[in-house]
Amino acid sequence: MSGPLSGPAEMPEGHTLHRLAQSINEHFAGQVVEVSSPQGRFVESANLVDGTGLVDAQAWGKHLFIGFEAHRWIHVHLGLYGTFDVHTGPPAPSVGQVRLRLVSPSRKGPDGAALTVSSTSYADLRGATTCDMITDSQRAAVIARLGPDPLRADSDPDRVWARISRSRAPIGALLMDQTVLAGVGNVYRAELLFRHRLHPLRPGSTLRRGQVGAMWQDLVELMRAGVSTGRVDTVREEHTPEAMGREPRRDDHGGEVYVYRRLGQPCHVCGSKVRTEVLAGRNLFWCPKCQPKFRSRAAAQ
DNA sequence: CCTCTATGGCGAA
DNA sequence: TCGCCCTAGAGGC
Repeated sequence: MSGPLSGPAEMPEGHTLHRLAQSINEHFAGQVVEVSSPQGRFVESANLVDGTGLVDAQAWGKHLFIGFEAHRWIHVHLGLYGTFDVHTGPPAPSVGQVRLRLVSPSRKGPDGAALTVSSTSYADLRGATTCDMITDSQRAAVIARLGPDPLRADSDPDRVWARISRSRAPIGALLMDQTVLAGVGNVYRAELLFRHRLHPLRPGSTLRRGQVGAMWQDLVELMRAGVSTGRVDTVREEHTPEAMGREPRRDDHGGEVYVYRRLGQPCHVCGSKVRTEVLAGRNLFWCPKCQPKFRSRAAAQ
């Protein structure tokens, strides 16, 4: 594998999609692109935009929109294990279930004439849960359902506060709700709650405005770092493997984390064993000491 | 070989 | 709350 998306498997949370949008723009924006579906399942959609200009790719939360001329969009959602790898050089034969392939520059011009090019890029989409051709209004409808995205400069964190402050649902569930806030997945959820010392089951309505504001700002910084590095790193400087003299995390998740997938292992801060529980079908991870159970004023009396 | 699992989200009960 | 869809790697026999 080559190109900016190579390396350890990326976790498809919001940062992955924003990074992917950047990469697609670097390689394909402003160019006539070949679009094909080697797997065969999306041939008709691919044919609609094959040989037309790719205008730009945009990410909103975990959704990716690749814009082409004539107001056509490819809507991609990677789901649990989709990948969209961008490579430089002549396209390798497609292996496995390549659902969609972009090749640029096109070997044929708009008039069908062959183009002479010095370099090519190609991108293979595999395992995605969504890959649809949509219109401007369909794209707008998808975006309208999404909450503010920490990676978009025009996002309004007050909308997040409004949703969290009037909900009795656990903060751990609200953070994963893409209509509350777009782009957070299981890793950022677990890590954000740890960094803010919040028990995952604490009701959203018991949080103070300042806490929610601090979490938003933290997410903006953590996820921006994730876009530039392509991995999720959430431990503070004093808790890095180097600072603590422990072995770096060595699995396919890439980044240094406090609690995500560390069930039974000692907390980097207090040494307590990390706990887990399933909430709405997803694994929660937290430190019972650093993230103590919330006791309301009524319950404490 | 087989089974299990995961970073997500949808629709049916 | 459950089952289902998509893929790939790990571990068991």
